[in-house]
Amino acid sequence: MSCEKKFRAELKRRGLRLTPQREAILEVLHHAEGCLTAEELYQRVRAEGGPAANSMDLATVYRTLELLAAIDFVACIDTGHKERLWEFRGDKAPQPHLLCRACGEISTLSEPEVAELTNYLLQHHGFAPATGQITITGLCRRCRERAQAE
Amino acid sequence: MSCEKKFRAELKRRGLRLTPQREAILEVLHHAEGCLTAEELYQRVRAEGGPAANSMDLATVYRTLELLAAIDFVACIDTGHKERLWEFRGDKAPQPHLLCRACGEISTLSEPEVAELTNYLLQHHGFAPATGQITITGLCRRCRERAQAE
DNA sequence: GTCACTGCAAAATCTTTGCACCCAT
DNA sequence: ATGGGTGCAAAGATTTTGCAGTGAC
Repeated sequence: MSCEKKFRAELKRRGLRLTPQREAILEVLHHAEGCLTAEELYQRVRAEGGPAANSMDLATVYRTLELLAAIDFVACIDTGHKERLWEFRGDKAPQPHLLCRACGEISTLSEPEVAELTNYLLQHHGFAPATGQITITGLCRRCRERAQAE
Repeated sequence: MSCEKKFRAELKRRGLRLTPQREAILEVLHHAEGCLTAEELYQRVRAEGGPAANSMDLATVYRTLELLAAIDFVACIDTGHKERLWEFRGDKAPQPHLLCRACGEISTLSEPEVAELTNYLLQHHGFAPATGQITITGLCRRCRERAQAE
């Protein structure tokens, strides 16, 4: 089932409506590479020129992102400073993000070790990690080596 | 070495100074149970009545928390909504936090499976997770069961 | 026809920053 | 005596909310 159809189905299941705004936002997220801020997303929808382009509002972007995150269509990456970043997930497996607190670089991680951990959490703690909502802060290789050199 | 001594040493190593404000903030964090917001921390320092109590400023709290997080004395938990939470770490092993996005409950996790994952990240990605800076968002057992029941 | 959703604008928060003075070293 | 640190106040920035009108179902 396509991403859009899934979205439509999920909305229906919840008694919610598919609006041009929601379509446009999902669309932009879907085709974006990497992470976007709410503001960037907003700008792109306006630039796109679709049906919702002219009336789109930032508040709507926030409301829609909240919705998309709740149903795990997008991942939210919290950098801890300034704004949050949003990323389309679709059917991808859970992909935690590695956020370097020195240079801000973000990379994704899709490896069996992660699945092991999330399974463990579910089995032993009954805790279901939101797929893709895991952010691990730390130092990337480059910054770590630079720090050690000093 | 006590926590305070370690703090003093770390500051010295970086050419920084140990002020009454920094002492007071570390003190409150040290004896707090669980997480505090910057505001709560600020209020407690004022209530404490120590040397720095009367002159303490919120801006100083933020600046100090930033410092403490940079040297891994405190963990920062980003709830993704509203304010950040801060928690004293001291010598505790890395303790990721499980944040329930439905009820907001936060629990800590100190188990071998976590160490395995962090080791894996270091070995395979050169990425050094900030000890205790990992936040895993998801649904706790209670909220998950409630969601399934619906 | 309903009621969810949106746009608009204003508000609310949390955080950050500039600057002059102060004090830890 | 140095220059890092603080208080104060103001600004910044992101995110949220109220409300009336609109349109998806």
